[in-house]
Amino acid sequence: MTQRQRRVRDRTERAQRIVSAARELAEAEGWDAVTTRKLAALIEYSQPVLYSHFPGGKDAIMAAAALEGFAELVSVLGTARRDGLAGVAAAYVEFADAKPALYDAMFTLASELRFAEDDTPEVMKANFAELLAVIEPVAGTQNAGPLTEVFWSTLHGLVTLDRGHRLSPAHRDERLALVVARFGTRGD
Amino acid sequence: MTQRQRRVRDRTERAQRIVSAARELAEAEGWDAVTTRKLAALIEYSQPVLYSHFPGGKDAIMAAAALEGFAELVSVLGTARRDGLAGVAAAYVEFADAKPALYDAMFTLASELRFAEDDTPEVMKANFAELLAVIEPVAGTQNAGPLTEVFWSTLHGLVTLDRGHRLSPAHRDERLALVVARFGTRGD
DNA sequence: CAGTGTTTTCTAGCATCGCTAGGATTGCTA
DNA sequence: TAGCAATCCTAGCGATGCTAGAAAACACTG
Repeated sequence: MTQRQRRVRDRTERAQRIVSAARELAEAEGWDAVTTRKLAALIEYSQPVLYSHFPGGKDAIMAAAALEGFAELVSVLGTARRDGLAGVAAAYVEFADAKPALYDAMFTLASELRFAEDDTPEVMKANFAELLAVIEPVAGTQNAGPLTEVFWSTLHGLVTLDRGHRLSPAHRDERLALVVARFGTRGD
Repeated sequence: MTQRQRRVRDRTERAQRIVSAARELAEAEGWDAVTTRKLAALIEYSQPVLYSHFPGGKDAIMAAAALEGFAELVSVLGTARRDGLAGVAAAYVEFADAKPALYDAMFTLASELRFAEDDTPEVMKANFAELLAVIEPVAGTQNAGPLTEVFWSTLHGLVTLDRGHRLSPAHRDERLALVVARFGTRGD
């Protein structure tokens, strides 16, 4: 039965190549430039092969990329946690800045994936847990969960508004410092 | 020359009908459902007429809708200012909640419009000014401009993450209260 | 080894999208 | 009324996501 095993291994490898190709292309030219035809050409197969791996089509491929992104982000935040809330905040925006297309797939697009529900992937909950870990010490009498959501919203808002050229480029660092000033101390 | 006047008036009226139809359709079925063919059918003209009004095509129509949204938002925030920072924050998320497609056009889509640049429309600056007005009293030694950007990012993040089902629906009000708690007092 | 059946893959095509060229129609002017 | 100018529509282009059905490759059995 090693033949079976090899075949499934080949399949998973090819699925991975699809997602990787999608990510590279999206990061280079944006998700609009990621078409099923280009992806098929990149992996050197025909279009229908994509749908045999991802029946949901392009959306499913983006969702798969988003899941990879969540795994990478949780790793980044885990490392940054030793630098406290300031470190986590900086690491978050740095991640979004380094991989903008991936960040879009994770949060702006990919409406399939849902938070705070039964079928929420563990890796997405893990991201929230990382943020919660640095918020809890400064929550005081405030509810740590909702406060983490607000903190997260601030970071997410900074990222997305900055990307849309809505914020002054000169004050990027100052904004991060203000986030720390407003969230980094106990609020009672 | 009243004929000329009537003709230009008819043209502006028709342009308005295009934008209104786009907004209604987007609010009902999302911007993906807003196609040039449907818009043409709604205003009872053919497709090319749309391009005579908006050479930029669909993007330009969305930008026009976004500009209307900015005007409406600045009005909403102006009214809410008497209720201070808490009132403005609540009014902001309420606006985004009541007109989600319009909000998307204003901030998520419509990359044509840029903030903090020379050609930024006045109505967009006015929105920032409204937020600045309620932040200035609580800025303390902090820079009011960047602090307003952070405050704004928080509101924007709350809106967008909530829309993507990323936040717990049960804590909506509590999150707003926490925003007020973190931004509503002087930070030195 | 030949033949059969299953699985995998590709070719070809559908419906729809944004957008536009060129002709037809309309309305104004002289 | 003839000619001109502005306006509008028909028809079509290229590209999109996606899929049905034929073709090829593979695995297994007698």
